[in-house]
Amino acid sequence: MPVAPLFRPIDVAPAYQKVADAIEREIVNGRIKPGDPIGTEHDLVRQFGVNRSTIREGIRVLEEGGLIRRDSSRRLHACLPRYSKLASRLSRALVLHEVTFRELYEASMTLEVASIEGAVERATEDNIAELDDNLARSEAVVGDPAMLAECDAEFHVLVAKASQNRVLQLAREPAAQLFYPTTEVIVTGVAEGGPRLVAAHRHLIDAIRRRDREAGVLWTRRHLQDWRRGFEKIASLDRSVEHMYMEHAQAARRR
Amino acid sequence: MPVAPLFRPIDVAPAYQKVADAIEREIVNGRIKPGDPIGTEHDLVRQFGVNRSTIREGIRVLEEGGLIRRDSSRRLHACLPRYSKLASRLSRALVLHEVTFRELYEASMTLEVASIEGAVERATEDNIAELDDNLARSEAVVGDPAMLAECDAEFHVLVAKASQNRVLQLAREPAAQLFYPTTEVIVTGVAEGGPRLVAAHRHLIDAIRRRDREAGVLWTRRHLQDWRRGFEKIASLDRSVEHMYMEHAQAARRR
DNA sequence: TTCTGTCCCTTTGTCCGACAAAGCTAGAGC
DNA sequence: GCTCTAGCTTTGTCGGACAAAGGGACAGAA
Repeated sequence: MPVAPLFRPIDVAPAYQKVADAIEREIVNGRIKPGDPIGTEHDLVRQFGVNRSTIREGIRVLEEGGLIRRDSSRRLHACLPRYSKLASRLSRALVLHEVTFRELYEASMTLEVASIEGAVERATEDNIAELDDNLARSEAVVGDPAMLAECDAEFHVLVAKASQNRVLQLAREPAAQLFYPTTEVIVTGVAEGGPRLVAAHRHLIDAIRRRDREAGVLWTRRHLQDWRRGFEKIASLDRSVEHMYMEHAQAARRR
Repeated sequence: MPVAPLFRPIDVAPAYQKVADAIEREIVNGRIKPGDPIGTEHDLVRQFGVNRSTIREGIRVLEEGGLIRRDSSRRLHACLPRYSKLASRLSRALVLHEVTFRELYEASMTLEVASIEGAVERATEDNIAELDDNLARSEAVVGDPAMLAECDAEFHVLVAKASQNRVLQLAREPAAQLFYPTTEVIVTGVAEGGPRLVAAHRHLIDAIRRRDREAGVLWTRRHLQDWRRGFEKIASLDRSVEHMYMEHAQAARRR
């Protein structure tokens, strides 16, 4: 017969974890604001009363979580986690779970349509200017699949940004990061791919400017369906995404 | 005048980072499969030819990224990153970016509707059985806001799972984790909240079983609108989410 | 004046060696 | 066959050490 629960489990986290938790708490509840210095490792040694090795392990945890960074001079300071970095962890996880391009496509359809709807409704002049700038650059590199794919990825980030919804911005990022490397392959393989891509972007900006929701959704769907058709020429939608990811991961590491 | 960029920055990653990268590469490209042991720290010291402290810093990075874990006996092994753990990093980031409940609500509306559409289309018998089980437990705790909120969170995880789309599953998680703690507050504050919540779940399961997409979407919208109305009774949608998060983070830490 | 080279101090990245606590393993004893 | 105990291994932590690199101050050169 199990005894009645008299005691709660004791918190026996290792010291490095407690260090990380303590610093995280101060950042999340705002006592340490993004940009504030954390102090040197030696400072933390004094404050927490543990060895420097222990402090350093705790710092690694926070660094990987995106809560703190080292600036050019390697000093520690708190920072706002960057969506793209966090999303790359998720992308990696999706790869390990061997998600298929079909899943990626379906989710992206939902998320990109939601993005454009938000953008049509709430894009500012600045947002539109950024999109125009991106379009100009895309047109200049329409013959270079790698550069064009990069522009395309940035375009959709800008659309999401224009939606003024950061939750959406973050939610779409992991799928988009896995999409992106395939775009280059597709544009390379499909003759009309580049110009069609740029044309779709032009229509999307136009829809945002005219606050024309129908047109925005329509062209987003077409744009993604183009991607899908291009993809189906080179592989099955039920393929999982490992190989595409490996290239992308290498590129991210160079950044 | 700035000089033209002639050279690229040299890759001078510290040793602990290289250790982490090397192990990550082996896991992502599948040479180390989830569940495989990584070896002891001493093994890694021999293989990489660096000090144990350096190895340990690399291990912390991978651990935080969810790629490796220590089992009950603290031995290292590779593992599939868990969505809920990764998502909690994103939730934390959203809090730090001070997203509003309006953003959360909008994004969730999109993501939950997409989930139910997928579930209506592709839910298996097992998925429906899990949902039924969840409903039964929800009915049993309808008077206990904390337990009911927990059941509600699980219900929506199960719906997303039934959509058979893991990208969607992952994309909705961060927003859902921030939603969850508010549900308890709302159910506590609104007399009819509990029963309405359970009724909505019942209609949703019914829609999934009958493959009735319209009904699924309709009841998902109503369910979320209920949440919104409840929330607006206690706070403005334009509030950001810190305070709600703090409670949730503490609960997560106990887990 | 503005740039460059130098010296010094601080900080980080890495290494070495050490030890207690907790898990695992293999016999000893029943 | 089972339990128990004495090792051995592994992790978490500690203390101290040192080279490399950054920052700052300062002197000298163009």
